[in-house]
Amino acid sequence: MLEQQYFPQKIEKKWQEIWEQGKVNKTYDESDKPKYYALSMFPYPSGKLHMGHVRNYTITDVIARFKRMQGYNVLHPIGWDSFGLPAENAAMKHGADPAKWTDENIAYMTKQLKMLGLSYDWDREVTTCKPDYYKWTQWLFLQLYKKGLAYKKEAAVNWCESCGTVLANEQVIDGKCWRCDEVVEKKYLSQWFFKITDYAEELLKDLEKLEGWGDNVKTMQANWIGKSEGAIFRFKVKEYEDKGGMEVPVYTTRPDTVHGITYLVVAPEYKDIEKLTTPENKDAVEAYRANARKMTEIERLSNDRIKTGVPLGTHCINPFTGEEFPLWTADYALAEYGTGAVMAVPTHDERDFDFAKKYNLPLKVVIQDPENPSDCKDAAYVEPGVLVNSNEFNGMKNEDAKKAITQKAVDGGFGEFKTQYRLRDWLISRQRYWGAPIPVVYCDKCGIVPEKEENLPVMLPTDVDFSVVGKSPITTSKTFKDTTCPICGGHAIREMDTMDTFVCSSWYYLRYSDAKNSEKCFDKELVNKWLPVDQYVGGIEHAILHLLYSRFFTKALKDCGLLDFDEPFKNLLTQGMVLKDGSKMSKSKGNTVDPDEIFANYGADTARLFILSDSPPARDFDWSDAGVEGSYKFLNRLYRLIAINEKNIIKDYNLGDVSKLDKENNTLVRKVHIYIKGITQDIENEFQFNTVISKYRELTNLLYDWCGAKKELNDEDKNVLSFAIITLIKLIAPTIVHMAEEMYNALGFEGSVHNAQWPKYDEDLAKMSNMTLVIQINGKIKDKIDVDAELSKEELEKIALNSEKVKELTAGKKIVKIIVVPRKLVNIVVAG
RNA sequence: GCUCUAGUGGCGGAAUCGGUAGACGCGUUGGACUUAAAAUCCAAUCGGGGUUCACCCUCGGUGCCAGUUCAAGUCUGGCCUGGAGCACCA
Repeated sequence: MLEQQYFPQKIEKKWQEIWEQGKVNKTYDESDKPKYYALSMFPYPSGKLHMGHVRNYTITDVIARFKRMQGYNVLHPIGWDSFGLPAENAAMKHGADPAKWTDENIAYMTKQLKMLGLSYDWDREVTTCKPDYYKWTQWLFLQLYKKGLAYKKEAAVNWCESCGTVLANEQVIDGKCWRCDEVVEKKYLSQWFFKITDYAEELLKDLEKLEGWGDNVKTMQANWIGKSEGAIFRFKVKEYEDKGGMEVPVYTTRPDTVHGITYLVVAPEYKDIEKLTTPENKDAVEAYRANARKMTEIERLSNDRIKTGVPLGTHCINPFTGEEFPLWTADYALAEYGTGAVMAVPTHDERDFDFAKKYNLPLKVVIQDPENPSDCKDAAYVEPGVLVNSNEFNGMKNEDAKKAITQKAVDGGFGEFKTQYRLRDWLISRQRYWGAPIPVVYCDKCGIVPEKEENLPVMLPTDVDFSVVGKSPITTSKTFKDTTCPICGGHAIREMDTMDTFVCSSWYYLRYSDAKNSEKCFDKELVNKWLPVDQYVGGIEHAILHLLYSRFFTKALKDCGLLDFDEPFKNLLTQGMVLKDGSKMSKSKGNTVDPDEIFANYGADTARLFILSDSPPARDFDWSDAGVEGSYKFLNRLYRLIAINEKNIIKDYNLGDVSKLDKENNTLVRKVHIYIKGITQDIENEFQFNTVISKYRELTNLLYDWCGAKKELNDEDKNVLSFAIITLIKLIAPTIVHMAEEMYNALGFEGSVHNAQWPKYDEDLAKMSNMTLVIQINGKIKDKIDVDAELSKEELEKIALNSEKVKELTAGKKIVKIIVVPRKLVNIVVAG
């Protein structure tokens, strides 16, 4: 028996306990059913859930439950991305142990996730900061190292002096440290990298395979990879002609403009810049370079587009023309991209044009629009055109000339075709404590030596002092630093850097397939069975970082022979943000809503229902208190409907022949089929939960109307009502999880509604037997008539022409054409 | 600047194929119930105009301007505005 009144907290607590004890959500590897892997991006255990989490996990949970009811063996796991800066910051600030701080947060958030009624298989929980996980993160590092995909080099990093540590690019906001607001500096340090650039082409090309990803994410990744096709030209330096020779290579996407070069620019950090500077220019160049070094990101941004530079005093020779042109240094040339040097053609490049104007450098037009030739005195001409002043290439279309001119350079031995990417290798070193130690030692004799696999995990030391300033706390450990070399057994020093947390999160979705394996990172058969993830759900903020790194990892691990697929996430849903009063919920704005309060005041079912109800998942969602009330009211209305009718519901109802039911009953049965169809399609098509919920409401309203119309219920009525209500309970089960279970149980069913079969619709019954025919004259609606839905075109036309309205309006006019759309409308086109 | 994305009532948003624009809800207004309130239930709710004041008629309306079509929120071309990402990438 249902209670008279809806007490969400009571119902929810009861079922959560029953589900947990009965391990209702456990996933077994062995099953006859097809697999389905539904995954949310795992959380950082920051302390408490926020509404973004609630939205993310509810969406994925509904998908998982829906697929389970449809007969899939569903994997729906959860874990913790638990290494990272906040834990360490808490340690530095309050003297707390990062491990303890993290554990406490995980415990609290676990409780919240359970309160939300999420159907996770908790036996597969992974926690990246635990040795049983980071052992395998380290092991995977070693596999990449063996493959030559992990290497160490000197690199410029973002350094925050007041925190005494490097920061990841993503932790630098507008050139400042995200934590202390200190201006970030560049510093040269020896760092570990993953060679993601080896996969640039594959990462770009395979985006095409990802049909289940949004174009926004795919284009963001494509832009980030930044492929461009062009040429390398090598220019001889005139001043070195008699001194053994020297060349400056440039990368260009405009080889067609090579005859128009009037100067050349190298970056201030260019490696050979000192050799290219004459003694007379040395002081000016040194001053310019020193200034460039000193400039922060902020200053580089603030003086945007006002280009500066100084001449080096040397010259290059253009092999195509024999002309000489001067070398300059300017900070609009980037050391990290291409060769660090650019050929400047001010007539056909806007940046070069600005620079040439400022320093009075010569212009030479080599491309023209034959219809409307420009002298390029006022602006660069960057449109397609035909070559001029270019010797044998004159008259050639510039697109064709790109290839021909590069070919000439190849033949002449001073150039080649070149494909260039903007993607850089992934810097994974962090001078931080709370991360997975990089499993490498430095031996006095053997140099860089990877730790032996049987010695993993390299445990994070616990004897550290978090109060140190200017260095990683890990360096204060007395037990960590000194070790023995795995090769020679002599003295060695451990790598003190830890890995970027994005390394940990680049493979966690693989670990879920075999989460408790202590012998391997995962069993190959299991990982191939469960992966790829069928539906991945998470925030757009990971469009590049996490999603690109994970794709790289999957491809690299495939090449290591650890798995057999090359893309990890088949379908990706990037959910919108949760807003309040039109702006993003944030602590600093004070517009956050605490999920705990919503659970306490309305229950989890209301929270779940509301967060799905007002916007499609991909769009931003505006949280409103009135909206929560509205969802809560609906749940009460739904509860009352079932509670009032409970005594009339026959568990094993029998509808008999639907066509023999009375009119109201026949209509109700048909409408229920229409709603099954609509709701099923709304979920399958882009997970439109907002319209799913509006259909719940419509069906509920319909049932209230039906009950109002029927005073006394006969046996037929009871069977029809039972069908409708039991179907409704199943339809709401994926979203309104606790109430559906409570009702299902109260009606006498055994087992969980979440293991029940998803209702099926009958295609014939899901069509209404009658419809409203719309009659238009010249496209404007003039009449509406209720007709049998199955009427033929001819019959519909006849009905339309017989309408009083039509007769009146077409009297004396010539009917030009009649368009009949079955099940929809008739449009009569009249002349005049 | 480049790329992506969106633009529909007071608000969130509906509208497979081009075929009744505004589903469903929030809000608002009116009413029922009640001593009263809450809760609940019922009704109205795009705008202008007309009228025999009704279950009526008519015109306009999906960011703007054109076009295709019997028919356009939906398709095509051009533009405007908001959001996001990248940004001196040669």
